[in-house]
Amino acid sequence: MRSALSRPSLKHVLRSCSGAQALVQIHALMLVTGSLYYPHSSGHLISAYARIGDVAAAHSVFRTASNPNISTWNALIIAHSRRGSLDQVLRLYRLLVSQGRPRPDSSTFTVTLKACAQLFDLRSGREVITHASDLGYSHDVFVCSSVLNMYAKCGKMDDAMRVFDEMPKKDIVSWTTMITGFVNAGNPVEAIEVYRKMQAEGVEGDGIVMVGLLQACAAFGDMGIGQSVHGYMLRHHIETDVVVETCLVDMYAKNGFLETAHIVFEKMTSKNVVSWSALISGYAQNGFASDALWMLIKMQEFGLCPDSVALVSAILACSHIGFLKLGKSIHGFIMKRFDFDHILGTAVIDMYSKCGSLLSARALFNRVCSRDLISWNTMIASYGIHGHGKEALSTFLEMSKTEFKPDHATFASLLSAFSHSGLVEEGRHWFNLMRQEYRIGPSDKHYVCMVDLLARAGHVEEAHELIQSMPDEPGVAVWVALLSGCHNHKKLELGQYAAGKVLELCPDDLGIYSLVSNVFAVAKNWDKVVEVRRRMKNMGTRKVPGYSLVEVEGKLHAFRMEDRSHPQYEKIMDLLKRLDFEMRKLGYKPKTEFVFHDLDEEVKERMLGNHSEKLAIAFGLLTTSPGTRILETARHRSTSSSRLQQILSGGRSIWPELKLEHEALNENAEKVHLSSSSASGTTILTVLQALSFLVASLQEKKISQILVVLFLKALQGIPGSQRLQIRKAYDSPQHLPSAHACFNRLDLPECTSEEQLRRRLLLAINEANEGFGIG
DNA sequence: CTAGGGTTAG
Repeated sequence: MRSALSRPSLKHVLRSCSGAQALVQIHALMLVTGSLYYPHSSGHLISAYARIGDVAAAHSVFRTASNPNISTWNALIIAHSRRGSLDQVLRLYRLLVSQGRPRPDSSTFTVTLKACAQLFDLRSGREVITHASDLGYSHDVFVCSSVLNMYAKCGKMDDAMRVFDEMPKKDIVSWTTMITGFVNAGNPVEAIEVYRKMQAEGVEGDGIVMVGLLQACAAFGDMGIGQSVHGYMLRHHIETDVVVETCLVDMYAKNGFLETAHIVFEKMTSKNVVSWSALISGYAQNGFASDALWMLIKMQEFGLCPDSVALVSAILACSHIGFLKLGKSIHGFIMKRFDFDHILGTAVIDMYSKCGSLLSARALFNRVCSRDLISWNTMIASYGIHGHGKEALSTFLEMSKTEFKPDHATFASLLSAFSHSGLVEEGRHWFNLMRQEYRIGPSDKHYVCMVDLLARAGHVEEAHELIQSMPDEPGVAVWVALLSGCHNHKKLELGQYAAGKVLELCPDDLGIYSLVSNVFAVAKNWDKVVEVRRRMKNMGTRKVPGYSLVEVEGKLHAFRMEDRSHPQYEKIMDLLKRLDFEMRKLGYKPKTEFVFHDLDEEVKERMLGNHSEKLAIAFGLLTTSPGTRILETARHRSTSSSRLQQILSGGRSIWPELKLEHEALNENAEKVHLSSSSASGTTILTVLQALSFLVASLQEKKISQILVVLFLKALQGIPGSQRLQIRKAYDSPQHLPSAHACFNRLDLPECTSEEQLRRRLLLAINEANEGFGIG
């Protein structure tokens, strides 16, 4: 018996012990035979107790050890480290140090440093480092790697680099630590640089190095390097596992190479929730909402249940296409199955806001207890999107009373809220405060907001001066903001200048070109108009056709331009033709009609049908009752039109098991959502809300002439800078700044006269310069 | 030393 428990095999016996009962028996035997008092025995016993999760027993073994040696100490410290009791690790380490014996060894320092890293406790970390080097461990490769890791986790890459350079011998772990350290510090270039040095020293990378390297490539955004790393891995037969392969999928997906990501994903030998999520989030983040949702379905068919990370991507997809119904279902699902962490909460708040339900967003914001800076930013942005500048500001002030300090995104949201609400003075004020008090240097985004704010309010010269004061070369968005303001306020000279700047920068967006074209058209600069139209045509043939989606009663319907496949296509075209006819009877002439010379019936039908938003809106109007709000949401892309149709209008419930939760939530404020891949913006939101409520509040026949005017105006494909004009149309006072306000305005008694409305609307339309038939 | 998630414009 005694020989069976002699030291060489004791470790193995204890290790094979999986049950508490067996362990207690061996413990007793060790006490009786006295083998517990052999040098390493109590350490092994402590480890064994720790392995079955009995830390109390581990502690009692430790207490009974008369003179615990360092391996006994280490066993207990490691036990705490394993179960995440990091404070205990530090407590024991300090106790050990204060006693002055036994002498800590390499393992002691490694484990303690790891705890410091996990606690981001730089002070204790430095304490440990000093002690370790006093005891002569400053060249120990294990200790050094832990030091590197500790510095890296605490964001001290400078210190890590210094230690790393002084290491006489570097192993694969220390190289890896430096690479992942730089990646997590947001410095992929340095990470790649370290890898190059490692190669130069003849060290062959393994899978774990590749994980860091692939993350660096993903963050760096250069797929040339990424692909060469992938190729290297294949050529050198580097062993990959599910983690490495997931990194590959993620790298391709994050950078928009979704076909490649999908191929790599398909070839994976084993897939888990993380691998699926990498692909799903790739689709969602790149605007392929239906593909993201499709993969979510596939993942469930595969037998995996989505976790909170996968759901965040699904929520993101819902906000992109305005799929409120599914978004709400997922919200219900989360409430039942998960705790709301702050990321999940923020995603759902944002979803409600983007899907038009500001009240739900705020209600959830109030309920979610774990808020962070991004949650606050999201809430401020939500008010901004809905044109509630004052509320955005009061939310900002509310946030100022908390521990969170506003960052660049906070100010971007705040400034855009002012811009959407016409709060020019506030905009100027806070833009200055941002620079002077908060010491935040304005970025391109902030300039876009400010230029938009000023130009929208007619201060185009001031906006231009602001652009000229920019430290860096302004991006397209800045010029587009100026252009849009000039267009609205008929500032033709500056407008054409801005248009020229936009053309120089070659944006990849048809909607912007239509705005450019309109500005030249108003200025009667026909050569330019022809040139821009030509460029648009070239783009149009290269690009995948856009989609518009409309959600009716929780089901999404997809339309492509000139798409005749919809069962109700005839009815839709009838409505569009009728509207077009009524519109012209009112004296409406699109100003850029010269582009389409012969308006025979067939051409007209094409013009009406080649705008996917028109088809979607007409369908929405045909299938919903008057007074239904139609909301426009963000753009949508899809890798496959058949997939889109399958998901969106196949009559198939995307998530059957969620049905009950959805009904439990039952919030029936909105019915119809429109989303579109083309660039027309908030005009549609504004006008369609107006349209739908006009029908209700005037108790009209299905469609009146005014509605026709409004409707066609809604379909002009003008970028979303028309709010001011719409506002003018309702002759609303300055304190009604937003689309939302405009929409509310329609309920006011003075607007109940159809004649009054008609005059105002015609005025607005004559002032506007529409483009026509932009797909 | 190892993978996936939320905010910022028109």
